[in-house]
Amino acid sequence: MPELPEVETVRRVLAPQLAGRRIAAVQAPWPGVLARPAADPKMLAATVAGHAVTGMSRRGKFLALELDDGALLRLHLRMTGQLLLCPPSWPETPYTRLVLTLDDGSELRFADMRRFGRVWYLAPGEADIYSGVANLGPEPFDPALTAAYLRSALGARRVAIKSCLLDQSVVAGIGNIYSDEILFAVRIRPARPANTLTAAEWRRLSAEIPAHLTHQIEWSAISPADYLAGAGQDYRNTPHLQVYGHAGAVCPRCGKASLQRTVIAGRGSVFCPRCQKPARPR
DNA sequence: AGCTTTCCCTGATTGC
DNA sequence: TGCAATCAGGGAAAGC
Repeated sequence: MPELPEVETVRRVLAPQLAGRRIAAVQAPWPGVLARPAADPKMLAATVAGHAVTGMSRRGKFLALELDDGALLRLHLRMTGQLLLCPPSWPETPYTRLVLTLDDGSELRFADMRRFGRVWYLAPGEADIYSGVANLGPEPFDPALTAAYLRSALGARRVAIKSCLLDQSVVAGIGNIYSDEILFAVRIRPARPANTLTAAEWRRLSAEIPAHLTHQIEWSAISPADYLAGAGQDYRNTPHLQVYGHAGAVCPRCGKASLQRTVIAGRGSVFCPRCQKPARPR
């Protein structure tokens, strides 16, 4: 379940490997991976063949291959997507949905067991009204992501603060795992209605979001050699998380309460009932 | 308009 | 042992 840190890690590994490579061929073992507007594998192949990759960018949890004519291949890994750069000798990868064969014979494979991931081709200059990237809020590292911004965007909302952090139009890139981790770090209970947060809590939250994700990106760092040797194959960031996946365990901060699991916004959520207190009644 | 629920998918896990 | 029900969740869409 890649979130921003994992997606950024993939980008950092692959960007230098792909830069300058020319696309020789395109195949889509599962054409459904291609979303509008270029939903036809043959048309896509004819369109991008011969073009070079000039760079790779990230926005929220989206990645994009930038081509030398200004076109973009935007992609989202969703739950189980993997982006693998494979030497020609590599055996077939299970669940391969899209393959870009490069001019050195290597293959960039988009594998995705559960078929949630998508790829969008965008012609040079074409506005991306399809993928949802246009609706993203600021990056976590954007200076615009201040306490004042969060409070003005969310301060009147009655939904759980966790739902707000998962809302990509508020902040781009946070998913279920890091929303729990961030809220644990700032000692705010995930179910707290956003309109009950104090000024100090908005400040803690706005500071923690970039700090936490930066830390996780650094923690996730993986060498290109390892990634290309197969670590990208089952690459999941399973760092030493504080709360996610640890329901029932003793809280790593207070050492007293046991971590509780609940469901918020349809997602499993873990928190410490002692460290993350509910809103004070007013 | 704001918020909740459903849906898409399939492997792992749980229950009978 | 075997099969069915349940769970996991990013994000769009439908429902309330």
